[in-house]
Amino acid sequence: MGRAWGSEVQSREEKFELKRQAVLRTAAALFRSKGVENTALSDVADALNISKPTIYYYFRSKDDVLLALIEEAVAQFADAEAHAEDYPLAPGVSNVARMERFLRRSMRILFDEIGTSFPTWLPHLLDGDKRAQLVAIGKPVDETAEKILRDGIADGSFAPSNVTATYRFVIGALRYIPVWQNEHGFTPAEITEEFVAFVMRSVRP
Amino acid sequence: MGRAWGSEVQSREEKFELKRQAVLRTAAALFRSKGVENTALSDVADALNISKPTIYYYFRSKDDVLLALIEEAVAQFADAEAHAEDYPLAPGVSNVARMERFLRRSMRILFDEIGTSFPTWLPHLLDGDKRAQLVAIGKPVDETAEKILRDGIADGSFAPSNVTATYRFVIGALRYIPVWQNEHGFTPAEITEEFVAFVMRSVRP
Amino acid sequence: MGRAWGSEVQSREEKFELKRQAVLRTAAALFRSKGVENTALSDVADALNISKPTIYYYFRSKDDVLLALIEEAVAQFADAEAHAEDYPLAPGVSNVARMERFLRRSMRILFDEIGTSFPTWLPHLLDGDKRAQLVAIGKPVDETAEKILRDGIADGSFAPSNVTATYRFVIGALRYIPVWQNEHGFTPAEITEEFVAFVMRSVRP
Amino acid sequence: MGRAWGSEVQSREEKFELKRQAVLRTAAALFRSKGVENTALSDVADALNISKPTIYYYFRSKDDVLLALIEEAVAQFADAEAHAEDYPLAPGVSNVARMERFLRRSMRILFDEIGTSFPTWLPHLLDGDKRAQLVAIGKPVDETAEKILRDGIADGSFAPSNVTATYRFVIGALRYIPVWQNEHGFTPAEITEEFVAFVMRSVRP
DNA sequence: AATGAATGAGCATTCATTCAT
DNA sequence: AATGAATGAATGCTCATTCAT
Repeated sequence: MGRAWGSEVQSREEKFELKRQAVLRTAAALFRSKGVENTALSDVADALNISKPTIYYYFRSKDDVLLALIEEAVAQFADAEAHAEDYPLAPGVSNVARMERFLRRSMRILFDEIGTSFPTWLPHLLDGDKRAQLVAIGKPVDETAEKILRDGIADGSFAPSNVTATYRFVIGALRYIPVWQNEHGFTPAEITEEFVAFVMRSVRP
Repeated sequence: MGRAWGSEVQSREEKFELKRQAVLRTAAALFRSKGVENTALSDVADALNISKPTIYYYFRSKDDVLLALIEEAVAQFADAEAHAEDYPLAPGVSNVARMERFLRRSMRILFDEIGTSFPTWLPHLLDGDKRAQLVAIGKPVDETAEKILRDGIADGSFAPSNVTATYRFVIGALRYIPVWQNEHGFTPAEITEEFVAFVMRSVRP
Repeated sequence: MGRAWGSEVQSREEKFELKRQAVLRTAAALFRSKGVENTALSDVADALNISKPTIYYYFRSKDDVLLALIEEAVAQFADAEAHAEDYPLAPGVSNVARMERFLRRSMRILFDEIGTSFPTWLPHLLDGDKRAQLVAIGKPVDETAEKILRDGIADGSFAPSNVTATYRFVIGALRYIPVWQNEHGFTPAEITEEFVAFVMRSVRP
Repeated sequence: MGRAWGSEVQSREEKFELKRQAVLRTAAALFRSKGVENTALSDVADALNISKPTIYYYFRSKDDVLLALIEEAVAQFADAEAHAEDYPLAPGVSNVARMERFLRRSMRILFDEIGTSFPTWLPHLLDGDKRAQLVAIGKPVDETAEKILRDGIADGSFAPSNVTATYRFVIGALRYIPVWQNEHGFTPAEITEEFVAFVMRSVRP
């Protein structure tokens, strides 16, 4: 139907979304370096040169920012178009390759602005309501990984193990990476290779 | 020389140490379930039915409680006498067995009152001074593990890998366990077996 | 260019400044009657029927309130327009008259809301950083007085003396006035005359 | 009647008094350098290597320490035997000389351990009860000075002035000396001479 | 004569959140 | 769409004082 001014001028919705994303990315960066509880919304506002209440125009609460962060990360994970080369559920891909894709895709998001905030929030600390939301949001990722593991065990590509536990071990190792990465001067690529090798060695029979 | 009243009646020092331990264990339990930053010292005091300033009689600050927690865990780890069956550095033990001992010993401490607080503090969030202390306290554990890995790779028991990264992956997986353990109803023993298997599969050639 | 609504309706900045001043004056009054360390910011808030955090909207910290108090007093002292009749550095005024002006101007400020808090803070108690700020703020006043004394001694209007010491004696006598003033029922005008006479007798040859 | 052990061994009372004095002098030194309200009794105890409650064996309260400090200073002032050369009320001394003696004696005490704490407490900050005690304790000194001034004015040695105000100016100047003394590197002797000259010039007709 | 242990009361400061504009 | 102003609720920490021993 055409847009007034053409595509040069952003629509209200686009600008809104852009600003929302800016808050999100800034919050993630601060969460990463100071921790969620040690980051005040005023820190986020200051970093963006906006006022504190403005954040409330884009998010209902601080918890809401956190949840949105995770939603965003999961959306990136689930987007089959973007970075199709590591989309795990592409057809015609072996379970071994799927697992590798899962790991690489997770690492890519982890090293992203948004992903670096992962270590600083812990699902079990959220109160019941928020935790349920969180679990629901993360479910596609969890299910993808557990399915790959299950299928791989079934077809003999993987060593038998308790899938739930194995998946949590992997997630734990992954989530902890931003904590020590800087300290030891690894590049994302180096860590990715080490991590993939580490997990795949364990998972293979 | 014998003590008046025998060993039934505790000395002042014993009572002091007992109370200090009580604060420590209570703090750890609360840290575990609410997170370090969401646990006020008044929560700890309330749980013990003592007043808030009393905690300051046993610890200089909240940070000090945290550091003491880690010190205690490291001390348990380094105690060769206690649980000698999983003391990693016992003489005449192969590197494979040492690694297993390291994992089992770490798990035992992790499931302890004190260990369950691990996921809730993140080294990279502490300020320079405290972080240095923390690193110094944890050094014996880190060095033990990295030495075992290095030796095992050298003698062919383990697959070659970047030792630092591998160790951090293991620690990450470990530290994350209390977060999901309850949710999935695993017993400590079950998780321990799964975890040892998971890591050993990855580490062996 | 004129302001909407004329001068009746205050602008945001004016209201801000007015409220800041209210905090300052209230704090000064409380400092005077209870001492700086015995006055809690909540006392100030209560006296103004505002909440404690509101004070933090106008000042960064309690120390900041103190410093602002002194800045304000010095600003009053240095304002050549206001009360021009006792501005010490006006041209064509003899050193004797300048000294008298200095004393009268100081007394006027001392009897003001803000000045009465003087006795309750002691420069030598502030830590290095704040003390440096304090000294810097007060410098114009100190230099004015010492210059007048020096010039007066040079031109024979004043008896020779160590200028630094003499000035400190005067300041000490001055600062102590609010401590005993009420107790002895003197009016500001009476004390001013006595004080000017006391100092001028000492200073003249 | 003779004392057991002769005079070598101190009696209980002597030891008590000695320790009490130690607390007093230590408190005064700390009050001077950190201010009364910023000095905790635990600071005093630490400096003496004793425990906090021990102070309560020698003094009823912190206020009591303060009052004792002043009592001690007044006692030194009123002691006709000690430093008889500047005892103001010695017979056959002119009012001019008496005033000088008063000033020198006050300065001597001010530079003493106990006297240096003067600037840090302000009579008007004490609550009614304590203030009354304080005034009562200081009365001999006040009366001595005011009598000398009155007599001197009566016999023409001094210029007429309001005796109360003049005396307070002198005290204010005096009390402020420890605040700036160190900063400007004056020796006690130098300040004493400047101060006596400053006051005597003002007081003489 | 001295102290270990304990505590009530208080205090500066922070922060998520609200609301009128 | 954005913000200035305001606040309730915490929170870490300090300290004078007490008391049993």
